[in-house]
Amino acid sequence: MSRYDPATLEPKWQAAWDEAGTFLATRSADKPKYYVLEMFPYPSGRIHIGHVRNYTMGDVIARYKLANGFNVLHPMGFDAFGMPAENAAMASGGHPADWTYQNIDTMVAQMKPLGFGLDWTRMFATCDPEYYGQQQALFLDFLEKGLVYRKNAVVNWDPVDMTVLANEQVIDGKGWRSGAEVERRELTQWFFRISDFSGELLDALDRLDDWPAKVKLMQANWIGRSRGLQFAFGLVEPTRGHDRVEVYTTRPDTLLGASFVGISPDHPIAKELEAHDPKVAEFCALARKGGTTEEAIEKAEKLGFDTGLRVRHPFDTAWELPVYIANFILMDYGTGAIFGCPAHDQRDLDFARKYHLPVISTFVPLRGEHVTPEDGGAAYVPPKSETVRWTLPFAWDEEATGETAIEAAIAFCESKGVGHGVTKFRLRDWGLSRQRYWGCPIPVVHCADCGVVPEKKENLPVELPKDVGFDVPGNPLDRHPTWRDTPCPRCGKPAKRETDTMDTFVDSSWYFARFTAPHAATPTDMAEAAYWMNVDQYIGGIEHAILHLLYSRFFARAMQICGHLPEKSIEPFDALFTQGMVTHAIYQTRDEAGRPVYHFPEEVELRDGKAFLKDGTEAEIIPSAKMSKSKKNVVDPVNIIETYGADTARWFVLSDSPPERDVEWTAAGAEATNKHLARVHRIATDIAASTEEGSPEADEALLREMHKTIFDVTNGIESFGFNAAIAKLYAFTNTLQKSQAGSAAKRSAMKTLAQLMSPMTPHLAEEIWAMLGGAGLVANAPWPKADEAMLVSDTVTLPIQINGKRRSEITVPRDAAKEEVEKIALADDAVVKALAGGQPKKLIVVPGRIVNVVV
RNA sequence: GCGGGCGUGAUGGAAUGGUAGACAUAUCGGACUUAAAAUCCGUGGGCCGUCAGGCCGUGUGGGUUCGAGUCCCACCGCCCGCACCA
Repeated sequence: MSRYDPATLEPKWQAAWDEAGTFLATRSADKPKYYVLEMFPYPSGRIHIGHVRNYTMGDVIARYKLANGFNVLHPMGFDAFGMPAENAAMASGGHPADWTYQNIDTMVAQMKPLGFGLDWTRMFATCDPEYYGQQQALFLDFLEKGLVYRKNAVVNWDPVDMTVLANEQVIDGKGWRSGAEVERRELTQWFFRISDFSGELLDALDRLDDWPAKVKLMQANWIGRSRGLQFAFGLVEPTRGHDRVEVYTTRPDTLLGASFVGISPDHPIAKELEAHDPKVAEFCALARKGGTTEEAIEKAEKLGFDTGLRVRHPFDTAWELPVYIANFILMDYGTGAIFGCPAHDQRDLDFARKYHLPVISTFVPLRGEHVTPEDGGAAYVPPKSETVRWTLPFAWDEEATGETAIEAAIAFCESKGVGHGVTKFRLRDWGLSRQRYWGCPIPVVHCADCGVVPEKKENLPVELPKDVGFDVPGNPLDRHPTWRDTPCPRCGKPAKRETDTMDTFVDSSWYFARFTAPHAATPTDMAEAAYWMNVDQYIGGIEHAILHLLYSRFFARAMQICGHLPEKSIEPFDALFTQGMVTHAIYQTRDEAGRPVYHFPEEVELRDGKAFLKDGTEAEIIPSAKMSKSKKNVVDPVNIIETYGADTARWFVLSDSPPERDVEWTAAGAEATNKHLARVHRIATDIAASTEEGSPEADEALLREMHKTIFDVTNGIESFGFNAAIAKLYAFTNTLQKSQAGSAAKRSAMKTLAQLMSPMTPHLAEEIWAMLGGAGLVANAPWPKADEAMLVSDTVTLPIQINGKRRSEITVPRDAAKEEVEKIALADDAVVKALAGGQPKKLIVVPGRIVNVVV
């Protein structure tokens, strides 16, 4: 008798699928299409158990849809540009391209043994000139349609290395290599006009029915539509060409609580003052210290500088307010200037207290204790929908909500000629310029005579030069004269290429469209895109909830405008699923200095819930941490496949934990999974050899369970409840093993079990299918259908609650009338005892669910 | 700091507002075996009880409801994102 041996069985079936071309995506009119896509990986070097989980989920869907008669597109590629390749080149020489392509080869070799049903013929990497050349073509089309432009924006500047730093390269406000304090510096950069689509991107969220609500909420908050008042404070004394400060506020109702005006250090007035006043320049330099992230700016100490300028309050020309330059005001949002109302904004209150500015409450709660900020309380910031008592209303009732007051304030201000109501969005334009080598070159040329000139499409791709070095900081393209110097595409005179490359988010914003025609001579092939788009199911990490998904939604719109996608693809992802991470315990000891030392799971032995190193030292176990190389709590899928096989890895990452939540990888769990699969194999082998007769009752009972299992597993897969589906498969395996049914019924049940398992453990399923004489490949066999008649039984068991606590249960006919159920329930011993001869206060019967007797 | 999410036995987790702990893992007990492994059967939230059964129990504290793990409010802890990590 053969035993379960994944090492021979898995390559055998993979070869069979390859030979049959089972997973090649083919376009045909006779079948509906289904496009399932997992977010493609960055080629870091090795695949990670988290990748296994992500791609297994996609594969379950792909295989399930194939069995349901769809033409399935399930492709794979690599998000291959980015900083790690340059870092590797800096650290150990070599070229980013070599490092990247070697990593891709390694990862493909690691992924193939997992038996994913992928169409590998469509694979590409975003660093392939064929791909990024088409991306450059897209850029030129966007440029022509006015979807790209140039403007100044701030970057992290390392004043020692004289280079731009990514946010992750700024650690505690200092450059990661130089250790120098980082400054925010302005640079001219390319931008996509995503903010022109703010309203549309926000409104369209409502139509994304199969997206998680949390993702839609995060995007809505990120886009951030706000209604407010834009108006100007007149300067008491005009200065250097400025006579007013334009501000935007979402709280015009608190105008009478204004105590100062704040402007960004990058505001035109601040810059004007900076140029002529060393003290202002000194402060602005201080205010520009630190990284560019909103987090860094929000957490930094709030600093202000009194410019000495004064503005008049729009309602009262005698009321003068000071103008401060403040480090927490962003030039990118609104007008780069605000008015501070300390009583109703904690940040403004902190600022006012620091600089001894007045605090004026304009409203208080309707009732309850309240310490006003004037008396040392916190800023009072209730939800705008809450009704409050106004101490300083100017166009509405004493009792009103913030919402009412804001609208009334805007109307009042407009009638007085003080500004106008406007709708603004928090979403900023997308800066795509990167001062780096390993990215898609921006295909424009800077000509002294013609200005910025797009490269001609026939000259695409503008390929990255190979002969570059990374021994000095900065962008090697900048110091590569033969690549940089090029004739102007328009006038032919000597000119210079743009040396900035594109943000890697650009690469990942349209790869899903490229998969529909990966080798087309244009960015997409409209016939292919029209057939395969949209992505029916997109799967990836929640960390991409905002940026990647928002940028992709923008690109789909922009590509549609340029004729590269059909109209229906304006929202490219019909359904989205965000999966959790795979975590693992960290094993940690400490060195003489008390610093932590980490150990790989393979280096420790677990005894009685404790971890020991080979030399007997006990290691501390830190449970369930996100896998990271530096903490050494990583599990290499290659080891798992070698020890247990791909099916074990696939089954384990899907079982136990719900897909949207994190899953803890444990060696014991993997071993137990392997034992279970061996058991299924053994049961199948026994059934294949058996010729026993069974009782009709046992046959019937087994088939009923089988249909229930078909129903539950199908539902589980459809609703991403893979863990629940697997629990049902365990339960059915137990039933099948214990069943006294005859061999014919058992063979039928076993074949169905193999089919139901095939999306998760495809190799074992094929083996069993073949063993029991199934026709063709189980991968192509039509998905089993549950027989509705087999799902219902004649009676149901209802729990009886007395005062909400379960006390008894009754069995009644499935279609029993409510009155009949009440009668049976009232006759129940426990109920009779509880009532003690009296009448129930209330009797609740939920048909088919529960009975609750209130006494 | 701001936005979003999560929290259930020893462990991973199940549960359209309706029997909390399905299914699995660890543990313990038993069968088989000269023995071990493998396999099979059982046990498997806490406390009390000989049994029948009872009381408590879903991060903490309140609330809504006939009924709350699920809905609402506050708090605690952890995770994700914050526009140049991918």
